[in-house]
Amino acid sequence: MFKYLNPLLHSELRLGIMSILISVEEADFVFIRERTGATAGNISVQIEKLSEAGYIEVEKGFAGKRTRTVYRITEKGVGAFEEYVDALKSYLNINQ
Amino acid sequence: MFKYLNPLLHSELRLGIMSILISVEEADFVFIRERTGATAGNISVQIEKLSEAGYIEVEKGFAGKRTRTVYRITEKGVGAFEEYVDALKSYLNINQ
DNA sequence: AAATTAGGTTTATAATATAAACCGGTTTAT
DNA sequence: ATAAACCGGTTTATATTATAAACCTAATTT
Repeated sequence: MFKYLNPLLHSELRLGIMSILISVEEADFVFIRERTGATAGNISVQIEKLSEAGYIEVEKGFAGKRTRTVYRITEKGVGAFEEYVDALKSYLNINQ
Repeated sequence: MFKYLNPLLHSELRLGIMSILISVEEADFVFIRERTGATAGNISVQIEKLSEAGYIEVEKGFAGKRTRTVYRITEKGVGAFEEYVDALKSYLNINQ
């Protein structure tokens, strides 16, 4: 009847982060912060969870002298996202 | 960019309850319990929240000698649900 | 009449989200 | 050249939330 809603994705901020990363080759921390409007601490925590789950990969580097961390969604992350969207549709009345 | 996800609806069980109630004239407790597979305590708590918010109405009565409580979604509940679905679409890549 | 079941509600606990406080380094102003 | 402010984060404390266990009252079954 109702499909299981992956709790890792069923979170406003984590879903927002995944939504950004699925539509873009890669994104850095600042980009994510600006797009989501969330606080840095919150983003940091949620990104860690997505990373632990293997949904995104994290690459720490530099832009000039400053640190810059970029994030990319993984295959596993894409799969999980798609599955989540599919599960959601069992709750909404979206056709298909 | 991303729309606000009403936290009252962004909950697996409450969303399931609302999803049931939006597609049916009314439903009783047992029906909701069976359809969602959730425990009675959890359902009771979540229904109370939806009721407090004015999203559903509760009618306690009897079926023969046994108690039977039925639930109906309100206009306000329908509106909130639709708005929630719309907000969700800003996160997913559902066309329209 | 004791035990079980039904339909819930209340309460305790575990999990979660979120912001505040912090940290190492860099840039800017004095 | 030193202090102050800023940048990109991380850690940690707190508040909120979800969830199941325990419970209650009445009805049914044994």
